[in-house]
Amino acid sequence: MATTILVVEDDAAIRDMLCFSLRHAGFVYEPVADAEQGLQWLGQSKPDLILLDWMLPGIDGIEFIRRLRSNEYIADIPVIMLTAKGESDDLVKGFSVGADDYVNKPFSPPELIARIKALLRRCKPDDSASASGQQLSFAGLDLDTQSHRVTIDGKRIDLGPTEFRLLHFFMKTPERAYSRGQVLDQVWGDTVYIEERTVDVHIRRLRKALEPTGHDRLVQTVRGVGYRFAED
Amino acid sequence: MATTILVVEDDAAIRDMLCFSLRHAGFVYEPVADAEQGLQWLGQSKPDLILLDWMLPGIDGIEFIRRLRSNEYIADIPVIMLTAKGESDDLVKGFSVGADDYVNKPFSPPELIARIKALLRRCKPDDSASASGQQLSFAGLDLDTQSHRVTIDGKRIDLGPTEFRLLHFFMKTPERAYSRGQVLDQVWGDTVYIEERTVDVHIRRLRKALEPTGHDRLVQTVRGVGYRFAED
DNA sequence: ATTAGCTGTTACAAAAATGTAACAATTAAT
DNA sequence: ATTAATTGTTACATTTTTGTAACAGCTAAT
Repeated sequence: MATTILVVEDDAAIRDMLCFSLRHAGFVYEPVADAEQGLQWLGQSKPDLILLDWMLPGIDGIEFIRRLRSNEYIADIPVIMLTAKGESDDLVKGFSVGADDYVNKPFSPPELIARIKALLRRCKPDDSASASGQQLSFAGLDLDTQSHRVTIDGKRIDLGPTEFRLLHFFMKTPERAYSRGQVLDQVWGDTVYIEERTVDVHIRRLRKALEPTGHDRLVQTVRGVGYRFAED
Repeated sequence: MATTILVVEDDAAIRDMLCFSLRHAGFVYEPVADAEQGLQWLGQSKPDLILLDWMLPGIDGIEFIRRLRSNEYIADIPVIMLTAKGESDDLVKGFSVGADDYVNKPFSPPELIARIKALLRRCKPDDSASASGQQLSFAGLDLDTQSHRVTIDGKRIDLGPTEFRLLHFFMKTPERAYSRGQVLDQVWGDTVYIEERTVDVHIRRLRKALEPTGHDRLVQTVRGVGYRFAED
């Protein structure tokens, strides 16, 4: 869950300073000297945020953002641009192209870090918020995304975060079988690589939590394929 | 439930930038290039807030607000004015005419969004809170916003300002889980950038204050998500 | 100027959750 | 029936998350 930040800055001194601050704040970073290298790196990795100097040799900030936003896969990465003072015209341009925030040079490291954290918080998908309060029900089992609670005939069930997401996923489409790979994609997301067998373990944990009321039978094994949520 | 914002700005670049930010923040917006168009649009629709550039061709900001305030039906719409630096004289004028807040150009989108949210919060007293009066009750716990007091079974509880706001926030929507980011947005509002962990600390302080009567159990942690106010 | 209260941040300990490996049990095919 | 593949179960080390206390800065009142 390490947060990675791409740093695009041609001035080596400033770049080093940025990296120092980022490292100190516990971020993982990737420093590059120009937009071209930045775009190239973006072809392989997806950072959580981009620090972008405005004045760059070759491809400049505007063009960089433009290309970034036009690539579906990485278009949603928030960008903070670094500007020298007296560039307020470019500032407006920058925002209209799609920068999310800016920091004036010279800036204090604490301020920069604060801006980064704030922007990350603002942009990261809030599952409880976006899920705008859904109530899923199946076979006497209720899952409420607002309160983040699961009840069986009114009785509360305790689930760990992953078990909750797992049940949520299955309850959205009962009767349908999923492979372990599909479950990993949907429930774990595009995090690091995880063993497929891990799904089995969490299925087990989910079943155990549902066991007291006998509802564990709803989580069914589809041999050679994966799992399914349904009534027998 | 969608919040609509009228944008009155003649510079197309800035206007685009404003719209981009607003869309990004989940607002519905209506961009117009001058005051006349703005007033015309106001004849048909009533936005929740108006972003108003100060320097406009034709009817200027002052006159715009004047006309706005003189029309009973739309007089109560909050206005944020956008000013270039060195217009502090106009600033005074602006407030005396009836602007509610101002933002200096150039400004960062997060700042603007924060100001907008703050103003909306200030002007549109949050739903159930003051609508139903100023009395919130849950599980023997009473919170009175008028007297700014909290009592448990008639016994008074001492809370610091932030603890009070925190409890107030949670009591408005019991049973619902919030992420730390959401809590920060709602309870701290527009203030500067604050660590998410700070929420934990204040949760702790609130719990401690409620501890003597055992009501601290109402403040529940939802592991991996955030917090919730509810009975077990 | 001094003080007391409030607040945000940080460090560290405790608790919970997670991924993985190992092994047992079950199933399906030969 | 034997075997190989698949799945269930458990234990355990690691990582992540949370609770708590301590600290320093700030504010408002005296």
